[in-house]
Amino acid sequence: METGVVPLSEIDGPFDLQATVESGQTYLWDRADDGMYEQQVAHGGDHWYETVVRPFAPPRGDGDTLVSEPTVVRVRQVGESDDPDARLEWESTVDAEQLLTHLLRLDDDLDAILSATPDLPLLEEAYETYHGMRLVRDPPFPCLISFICSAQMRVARIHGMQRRLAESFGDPVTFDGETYYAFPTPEQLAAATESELRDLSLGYRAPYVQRTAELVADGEAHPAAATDRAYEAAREYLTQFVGVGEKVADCVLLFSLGFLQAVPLDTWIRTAIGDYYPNCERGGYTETSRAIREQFGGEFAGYAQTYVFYYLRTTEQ
DNA sequence: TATCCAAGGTAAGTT
DNA sequence: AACTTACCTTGGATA
Repeated sequence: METGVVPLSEIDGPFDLQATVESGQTYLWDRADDGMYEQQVAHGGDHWYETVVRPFAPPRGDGDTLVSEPTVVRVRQVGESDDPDARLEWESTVDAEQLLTHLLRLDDDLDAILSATPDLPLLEEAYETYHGMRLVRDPPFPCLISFICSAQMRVARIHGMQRRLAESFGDPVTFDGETYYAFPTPEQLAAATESELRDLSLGYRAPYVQRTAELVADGEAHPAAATDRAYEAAREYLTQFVGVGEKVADCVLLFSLGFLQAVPLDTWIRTAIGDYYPNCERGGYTETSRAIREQFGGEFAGYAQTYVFYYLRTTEQ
């Protein structure tokens, strides 16, 4: 086992691990002692979080594959990021510093990003409440599948689905005396039957997951291929997958492929538009999306969206 | 104890 | 193209 420490003083801007991985942008990290996130934890709590990462090509060609085989990564935050001794501690089968930097966007200059968004009261409030929350960079295929599963589903339950998919169809990985399961490959999920997937409580999403996995396994399309396109064309490309509409496509663009301007129009953001920015309500998804993206300053509008989503979801019960 | 309801929407069928 | 409707499942609310 390799271990390491990333002093938070070395990264640009604040960081809050708990808010980053539990804010509903990723369903691929588990709390080591409570994978389902059933207990509320204190802000920036010092829990260990863990995930299993398969080899994948980072979007935008920044570097080769980050890992060469399924790899367990475990990380916790010690101290709040204002504390000079605050740090990230990690344990893994390999040197995981680059991998963590990629997955948790430690290379973002968070202060610069947030100050490049407009001075709106709702944003200021959310930025303050979840100070240090960053976006994530999930691996593309697991991100795609997890957001197909997210349709009409509570955040807390989506985790359980991903865990059951991994335990039922993914490869086992031994680490630190325990058995973990990698997220299934497209081939592994394509070989699953609808009935097997329904047994994991996927409901009507079961055939979507199977058919999407088949498209990827057969080489007809791959979510990472959207990266080469302009934003709206990339979103259109992703909707060819079964169970993927504009909203889920925006989530993959934002939480995996680095399109920080993407603003997924979910129920919470639609509520925010109605309550705070009614002039952005334009009927159709494309037009409303353009309007709220402009309202949130364009380039980093997705950062603002994710803060607003988590803030509203946790303050309006 | 029994119903009802809504949850990070999408696909398929009508105008 | 815009507008309905059905869809699995389940924890929590309501009767």
